[in-house]
Amino acid sequence: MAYQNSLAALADPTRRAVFERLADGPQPVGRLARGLPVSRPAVSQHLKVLKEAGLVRDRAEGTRRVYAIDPEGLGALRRYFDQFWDQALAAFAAEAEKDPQPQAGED
Amino acid sequence: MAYQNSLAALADPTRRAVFERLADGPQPVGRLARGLPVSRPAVSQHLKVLKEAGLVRDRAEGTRRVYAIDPEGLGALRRYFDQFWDQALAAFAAEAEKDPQPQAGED
DNA sequence: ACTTACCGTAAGCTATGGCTTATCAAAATT
DNA sequence: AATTTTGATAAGCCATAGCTTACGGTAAGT
Repeated sequence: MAYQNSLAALADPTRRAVFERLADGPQPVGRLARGLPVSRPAVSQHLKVLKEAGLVRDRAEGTRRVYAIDPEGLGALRRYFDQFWDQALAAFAAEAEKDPQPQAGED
Repeated sequence: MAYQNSLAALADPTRRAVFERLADGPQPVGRLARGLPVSRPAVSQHLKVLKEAGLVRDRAEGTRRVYAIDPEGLGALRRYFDQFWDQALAAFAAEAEKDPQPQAGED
């Protein structure tokens, strides 16, 4: 039920970059920010959005906050597109059957 | 190479609704707009964005424009998340191996 | 105990995005 | 040929989103 927020979360390029960097493994905020063209607070804000979307988890480690990808959210997104793909494919097949050689004018 | 725009395109709820309706099969603009809480120009604008993102195709049919899902764009999106999923899973496995019972303090 | 490193939140600015109404174009209908 | 239907585009408005700087708070190091 969460793919809506997930999609919105991954729409922003910077936020997507943050997320993609986490695919290499868990990382603290500072390290994430160091490789990006935005400030650390900006990264924090992005991480908050990603977390609320169920795409990342975080855990405290001393004074650091280590963020990692949440397989839950990513999985939901994958399922969404898979299901979508199947549905679209079925519609395609139905269309092709109804109209084998589309030439002109049918309603 | 187009999943960036695709994600941005599907971030908006209304636009996503347009796209999801097309999963049932090709439809002209008017019919799409009739079931949505926005005006027809709004739907046209959304379709333009979806088209530029490679998510839909359109073809003229008399005075109507029939829009349909473009499997190309949808497939690219699916591949993106599949690849991402694999990468994240590998990172997870590596993490678990490096640190079987996480207790405290390692860098 | 004091300082330093790390991080989240608040406030404020600016740009962008989505919506509406109005207008124009083309094909179908009469 | 005049009207109607269908759709795209333009202009303009308003809300939201993302960024920055500034601040506060906690844990570690000295």
